[in-house]
Amino acid sequence: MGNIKKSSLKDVAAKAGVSTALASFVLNGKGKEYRVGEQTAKHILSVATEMNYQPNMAAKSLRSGKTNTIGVVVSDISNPFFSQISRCIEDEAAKRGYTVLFGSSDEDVDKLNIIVSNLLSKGVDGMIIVPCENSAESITGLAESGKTSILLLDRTIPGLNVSYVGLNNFSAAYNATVHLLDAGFKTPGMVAYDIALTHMRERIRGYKKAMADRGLKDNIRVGYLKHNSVRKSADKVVQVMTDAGADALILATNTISIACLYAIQRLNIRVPERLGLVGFDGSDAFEFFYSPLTYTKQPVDVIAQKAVEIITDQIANKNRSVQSMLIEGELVVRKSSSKR
Amino acid sequence: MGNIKKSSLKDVAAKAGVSTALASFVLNGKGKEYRVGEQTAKHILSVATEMNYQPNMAAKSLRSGKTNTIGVVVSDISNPFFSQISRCIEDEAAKRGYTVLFGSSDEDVDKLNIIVSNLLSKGVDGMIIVPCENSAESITGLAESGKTSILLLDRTIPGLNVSYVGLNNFSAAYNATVHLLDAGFKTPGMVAYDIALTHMRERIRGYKKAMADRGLKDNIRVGYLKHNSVRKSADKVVQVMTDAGADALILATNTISIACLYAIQRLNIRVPERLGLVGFDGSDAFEFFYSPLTYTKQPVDVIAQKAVEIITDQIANKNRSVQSMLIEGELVVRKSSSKR
DNA sequence: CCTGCTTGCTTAAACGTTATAGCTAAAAAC
DNA sequence: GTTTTTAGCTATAACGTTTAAGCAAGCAGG
Repeated sequence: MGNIKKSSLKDVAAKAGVSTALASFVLNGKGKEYRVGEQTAKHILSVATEMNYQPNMAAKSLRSGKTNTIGVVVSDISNPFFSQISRCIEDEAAKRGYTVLFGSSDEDVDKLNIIVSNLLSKGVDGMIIVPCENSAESITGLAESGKTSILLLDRTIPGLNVSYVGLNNFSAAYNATVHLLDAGFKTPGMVAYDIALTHMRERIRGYKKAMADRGLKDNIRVGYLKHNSVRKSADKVVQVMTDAGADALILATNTISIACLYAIQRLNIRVPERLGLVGFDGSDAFEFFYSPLTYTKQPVDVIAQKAVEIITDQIANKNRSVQSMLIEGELVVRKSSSKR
Repeated sequence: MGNIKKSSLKDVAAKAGVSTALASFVLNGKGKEYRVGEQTAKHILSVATEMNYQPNMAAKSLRSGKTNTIGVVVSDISNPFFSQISRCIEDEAAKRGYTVLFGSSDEDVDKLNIIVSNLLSKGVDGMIIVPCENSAESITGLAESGKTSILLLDRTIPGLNVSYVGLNNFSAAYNATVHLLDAGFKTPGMVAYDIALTHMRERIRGYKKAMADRGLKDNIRVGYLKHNSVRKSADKVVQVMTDAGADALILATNTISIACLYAIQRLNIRVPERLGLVGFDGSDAFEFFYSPLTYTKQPVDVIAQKAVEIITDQIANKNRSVQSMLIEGELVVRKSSSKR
């Protein structure tokens, strides 16, 4: 049988026979600073634990203007990439005394705006945002309003001077392409999304640059999937790409990878003999595909840690210092890209 | 360039030339109720939108004692099952005007207690909790303290009169077993976790009951994995079970399923010829395993919806009415359980 | 012309904190 | 023996809301 009523600071102070101020000092570890008597302090602490005192965060926030909360807006928290990164953010934030509030935008600006505005009125101290298409305007506005600290994750908004942490998408795609070429594939293509976000653009650019550097400018082939009907469009695109002569594919995303694996299975295309593959992000599914998938692994933990580090830093030091960071991916080589 | 300062109710009231009370009434849609003049109301509203007024939730919460927030404690939000269910909870809660605060316990009571206590001081109106081992005491205490509404998810605590939503684990396992027997397997075994949680117990019970009902009491075999070293123990357990004569396995969990698939791949065991399989929860990996996995699918969306429905109901109607609900699983039949 | 009702508004207390400014008594300094 | 310092504490305003209680004017009825 616990205590039925939540006990407030006032209750604790009363029971301990001191003023609320003193109780507040002690319970916030500022005993010395405010020269509270040693025994008084101990007494207050014991009374507090005895009454199982839990500070009321609403009151704390109201008073301090801080919530010790950061908002995180991802595309879809049920997507393994984002659920993993969210988990890491949660852990890292907890270490630093922050709670995290999640929201999924489904790559839709309107949803994103709603979530952001909710987070804002919850008074989050900062936000980690995965921007979606057409969100540049809202996010720019938010940034300029100065109402909260912002850090962009996974993708950035060109020209906007806001902190950003993400993969070095250019080099990741570049390396994946070079790897395929070195493995003996002649005409690798890329399967991407039909969206204008920076991570996608950079991956495509990396692929194209690698091809150009190897004198294969004329063999550049990029197939685009509609990101709201990935599964449906994958069959067609894979078919078209292979018909057009691609002997390998770089799959630009987690979801694209899975969709294309299904397509390849249905179309009965031999991997890697007829088609080499490099995927993105990693998944158990990659391992069980009959020809386990080579993929670019994102160091999710590092990305999350850096993101939280930077945003908490911004919150603490109210310094408008924008910090950005590109994290290098790691190519995990498996069978799907080994010609022999 | 947005407004630099956040505007408070007082600011709005001042600019509109009315008292804060009136502004509050109008902005909460209680204009009629408190007989506010029609034009005054309109005027206040226009001033509010003009100033881009956002209510301060901390103040609202402090005053009302409500936060319109529910806490959700899962084992690990990066586990696909929980990330999917979290996503559904988020959506359903949003529909009802609630925000969700997530935490991952890692199946550890201490972490769970910390999370719960944080949620409590954040003042969540209710909590959806996936209880872990040895958490019965804390949760019972929490429930009895009456400090918040509680709903248990996925697993329950026997003897504790608290709302619960989860799969009908007994019938799911029972049906999976019967399915294997009907498909011609003679001696199916089960691979489970060495934990005492109800969902596990029920799955095991369902399996055993089915075996007993078919007169196979003597062929009951349950192998246990340590849940903190699933991958390591899977090889041994799978080996032992097959050596002991199991010609099929029911894999009691998402994670167990994946771990055993890796083991089976390493041990080079033919599925379904030498070993039939039924997994749990579903995963893309199941589809790419060379012999696609039959599995018990949990209707995650229904589970989440019911959970949110019940908890919000409890919060609203302060009625201590405990509601529980078992959801039926669905067996998705694929190749791994077809002898022929 | 007073009473009582309605309409439309305001005042102010309260929610649980934090922190500034001030108070008291004892110790130290002169 | 008076003044100054200091240790240890308290009183209280403020944060942004909500809402009970109350007030002023207008109007109907007597």
